[in-house]
Amino acid sequence: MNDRRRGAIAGSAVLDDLDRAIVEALQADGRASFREIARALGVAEGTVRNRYDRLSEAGVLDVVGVTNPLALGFDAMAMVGVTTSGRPQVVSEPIAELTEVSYVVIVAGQFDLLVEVVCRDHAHLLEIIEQLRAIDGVVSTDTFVYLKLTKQSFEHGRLPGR
Amino acid sequence: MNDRRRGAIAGSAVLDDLDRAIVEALQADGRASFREIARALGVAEGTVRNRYDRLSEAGVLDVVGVTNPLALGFDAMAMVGVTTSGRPQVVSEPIAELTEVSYVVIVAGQFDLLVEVVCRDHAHLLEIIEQLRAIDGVVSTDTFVYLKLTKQSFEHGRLPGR
DNA sequence: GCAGACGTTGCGCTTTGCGTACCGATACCC
DNA sequence: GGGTATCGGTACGCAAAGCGCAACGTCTGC
Repeated sequence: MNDRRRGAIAGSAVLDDLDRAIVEALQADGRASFREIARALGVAEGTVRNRYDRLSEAGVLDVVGVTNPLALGFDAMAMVGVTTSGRPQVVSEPIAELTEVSYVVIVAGQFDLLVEVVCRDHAHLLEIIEQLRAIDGVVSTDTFVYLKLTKQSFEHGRLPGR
Repeated sequence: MNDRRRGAIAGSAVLDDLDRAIVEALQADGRASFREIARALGVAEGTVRNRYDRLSEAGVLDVVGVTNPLALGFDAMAMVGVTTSGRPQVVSEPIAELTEVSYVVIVAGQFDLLVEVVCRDHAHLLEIIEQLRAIDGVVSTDTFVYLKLTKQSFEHGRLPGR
């Protein structure tokens, strides 16, 4: 179902200490060599590679190049709070299909969904918001235009045990 | 100022077509070899490597392992809308220093800052929100607890020219 | 026209990725 | 208990990739 090449969306997963250590190593440096990670963890390179392949295949981990879109000419990013009438999960599906949508979360609170959009300019942003509002089940939207991205981190401290 | 290893936060940057193509290639696959990218773009491997080093050094691009924290045992993620009294930029700085804070944006709208936090459990989340509210310049917070992460993408379509 | 700076290229040396075969542990069945 | 199928880790060899360096071309300023 999930398109590999699109972040890491796994339902849930059981990782042992070695998996966690590999994930943490790659969060710190996505291009670290398997041999280097293996040396640091005291296992064979093939083991790290096997684990990596499995985690990657399971959608738990994805190594990607990340940027600050605002610095690369996408001059109109925004977080859009969406209120839905039907089940948020269902409404989120067509939303997630839009190329300009980079992040979708089902949340509890004032909104039902938070949707991050990345657009070239304000005209483009307006167009995408109109597309969002036209989607079945979308009752209203609330837009927070990004002025400046201050922090973007993918390391979350020591991964919790299970 | 910026800690390398923490996403990509560049003020602004001028990228030519080759830079953009390299960034796009790495957004699609962060572990693609420089030689492979070079072949696809019709340049030498060393060129891709030089460009990559420069982009990386400039904080424009960062290759990292990304996960879905909710699937890895972080059971309490949230987006926190923060209203500030002073300059949002200034208030954002101590916020960005918290390990549990993974994302900080200055926005226009109902809030001044959007802050994403990644916590082990609800008790941990409560603790972090209290820390946020104790920060100088934070007037109020509004919390959206994550129920499910549906999409997480780092490809934003063709990068705009400059 | 010349000198300096800068980015690209080609080349060798070292290191890594990857396929494969081997080995030990665990579980299952008769 | 013995046999055996499965699974993950390890060792190894080869092709490929990363990396440092020297050489080359281009552009700029004097």
